[in-house]
Amino acid sequence: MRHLNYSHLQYFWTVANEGSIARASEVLHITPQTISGQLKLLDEAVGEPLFQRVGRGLELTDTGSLVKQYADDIFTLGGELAQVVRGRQAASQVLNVGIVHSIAKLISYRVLHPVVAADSGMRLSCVEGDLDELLADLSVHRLDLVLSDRRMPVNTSVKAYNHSLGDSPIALFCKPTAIRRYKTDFPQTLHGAPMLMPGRGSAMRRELDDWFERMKIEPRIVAEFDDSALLKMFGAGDAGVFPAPHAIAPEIERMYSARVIGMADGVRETYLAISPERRLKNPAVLAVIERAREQLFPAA
DNA sequence: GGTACTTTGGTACACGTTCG
DNA sequence: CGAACGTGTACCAAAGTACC
Repeated sequence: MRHLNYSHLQYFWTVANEGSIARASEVLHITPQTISGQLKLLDEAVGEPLFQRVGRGLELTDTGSLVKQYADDIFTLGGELAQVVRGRQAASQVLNVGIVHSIAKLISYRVLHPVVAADSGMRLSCVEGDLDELLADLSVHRLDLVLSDRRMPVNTSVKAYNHSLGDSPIALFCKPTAIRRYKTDFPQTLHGAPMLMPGRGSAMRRELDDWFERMKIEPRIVAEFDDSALLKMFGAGDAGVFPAPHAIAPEIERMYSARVIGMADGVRETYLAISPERRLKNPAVLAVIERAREQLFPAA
């Protein structure tokens, strides 16, 4: 491919966003002829047409769609560059974080609370969702970082990296009134016990299913939850035994009036921060990743 | 055929580089 | 330092294309 310049790409990007050269010319305050000419030069630089005429308008070709994805990245970076050059503290003052539903809120809190420390100057914006949804948002820059309990799928097209934050063994909890019933011959006492389980998409669920199978225990699953907070609320309501990371056991015992019955030996929940490499240049993202382990396990 | 839009050809200007 | 030259970008006018 021959060289291309920022102006060619900006005209292309505006036309792609506006849907026609005429509307792009109004946005850019440049005559349509000029834009048309520059698009032709960009076609030549790329070696393939980027638009195809459909009626009176233009539609992106497959190559055009690919170039548009790169242009999105380039102009997002361009905006960040302008901010950095203007002397901002960070490329973005808002840290947009996606959190997988199944991660305990207390874990998320431990990882993220340094971001909103009094002197950080950052504003935190959190959304929850499925990993696939969050990775899609990450790919179009709506998110800077995703907190997940499992690695990115191997076949995903998202250009990002898994950063290990640490892990925690999994404990099983119940109401204090039921602790004697389950504690004595744990874990065999869980056989037939009412159990609240994470949703089938979560990593903890798969680990627990394997553990029950190894222990030859068949609990009576009374409910499944994608949302970890809702699972604990049902546990607090004495709906059944529930699993949670042992790293936050004191908080769970205090907030949900629950007690640890015992550990699910060998079952661990892993925590990962998923982020594009260039986002690591954002000090807030870097701080989250670098400080996560001490925040997750302060006693360790 | 009128309208809206894109494409093509010609031309002008600004800017950077080269050379005397 | 200034002229000559090349390159990139802008404009206008006119032609081509598609829709209503």
